[in-house]
Amino acid sequence: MSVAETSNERAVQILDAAEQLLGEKGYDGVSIREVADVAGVNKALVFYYYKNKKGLFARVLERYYQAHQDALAEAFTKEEGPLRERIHRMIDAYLDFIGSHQHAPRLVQNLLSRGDPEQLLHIQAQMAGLFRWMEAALRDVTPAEGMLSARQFYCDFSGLVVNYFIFAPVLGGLWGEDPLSETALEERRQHLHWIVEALLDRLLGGAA
Amino acid sequence: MSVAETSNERAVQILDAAEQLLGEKGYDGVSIREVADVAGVNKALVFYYYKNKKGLFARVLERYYQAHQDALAEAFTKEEGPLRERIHRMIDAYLDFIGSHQHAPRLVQNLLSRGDPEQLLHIQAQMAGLFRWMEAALRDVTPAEGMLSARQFYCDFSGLVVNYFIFAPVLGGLWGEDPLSETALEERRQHLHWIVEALLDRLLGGAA
DNA sequence: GTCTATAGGCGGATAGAC
DNA sequence: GTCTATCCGCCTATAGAC
Repeated sequence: MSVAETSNERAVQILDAAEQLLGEKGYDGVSIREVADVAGVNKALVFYYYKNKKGLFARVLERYYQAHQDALAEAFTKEEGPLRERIHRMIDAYLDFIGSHQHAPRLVQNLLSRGDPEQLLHIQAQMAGLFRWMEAALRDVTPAEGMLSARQFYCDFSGLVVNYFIFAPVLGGLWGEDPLSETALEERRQHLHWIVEALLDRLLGGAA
Repeated sequence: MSVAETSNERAVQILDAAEQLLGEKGYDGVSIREVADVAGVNKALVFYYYKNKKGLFARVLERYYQAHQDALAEAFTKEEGPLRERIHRMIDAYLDFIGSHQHAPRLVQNLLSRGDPEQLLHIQAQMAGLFRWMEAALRDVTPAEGMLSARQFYCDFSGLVVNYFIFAPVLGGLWGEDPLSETALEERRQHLHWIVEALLDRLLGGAA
């Protein structure tokens, strides 16, 4: 039942197609027929492997969050070093991951915007790992409660990174430049590092 | 054709119902039948006033962005004062507006996540006013280009405020506290003001 | 495991009476 | 302006042959 056990070739093709389409057109905008066509398999086979539409996209979500968490955790934990540096590495990893999975944030936001209680619970369960982990990572810099607690900064990081990609398609027309071009992404990266410095300075008063 | 001219009573009822439902269930999750039922009118009347589904929700978007921009502009422009104070007032206005239109950000994100080119262009057109205005408001604090330009901070503010509300339904379960309660919202407000101070300090070096 | 065929329902949209 | 009645297409899901 777990993602790792979904090893059959066709089953993975279906999952890949579902993830791509879900990011592009949203849950209600994608039909099983479409998923099957893109995956190059028959429609009925999708039901055979994933029971129903919800089951299919639940798996997509699980696979995505697992990869996401792995990416951040590796960047933060891997090489030891001053906390400040590790946070910067985490930001880079976050940007890189979303940059190479640009449909991912759209996918999550779309599921959120549908307001299905069952799916909300599922997203919550998937996010929990990431959130607990981030809380632990920031334990030494932030107080346990109040307006400077880790949970506030979790919302911040998430919003600062994700929002940029979510709005990229419309921002392009306003800027006259593609927000997803290499140079634009590099500018955003520098901006985020600048912000991290500003926040840490105020939080730590210039100390490590 | 404009929003202001949509003065007929029934037409407004339909628009209200559409806005609410769109925020709750997303574009593809709402049927015209549902809108008509909530509005207390006949299904065919929706088509009479708004031609088709896209037309209906295009109007919803226009009305929302108009109100949004008005709210921010009033807070920023109204009372003169140091730029720093005006920015803080703008943050407050942003939070207050979204707080009293909580379905609004979900509505926009949902339309974004559908990837319909026609709707993307429409969102872009509606956002343009807000964006140009924000650029002008920050003209004295930010350079015209580069990683500290106004467009970067526009993404920041937008993400910091909007993301909190978008994820509120899932955050509640992780925190064991409702992120939309008065005390939680007040904590978020203080956090955002703290961030603004941190950013302005670094940007201006403690001046103005 | 993989396919064909089809059931059964709901959605957007229109025609036309009042 | 407002309603009733209805068309037509697409969607999820299942039955059953191979």
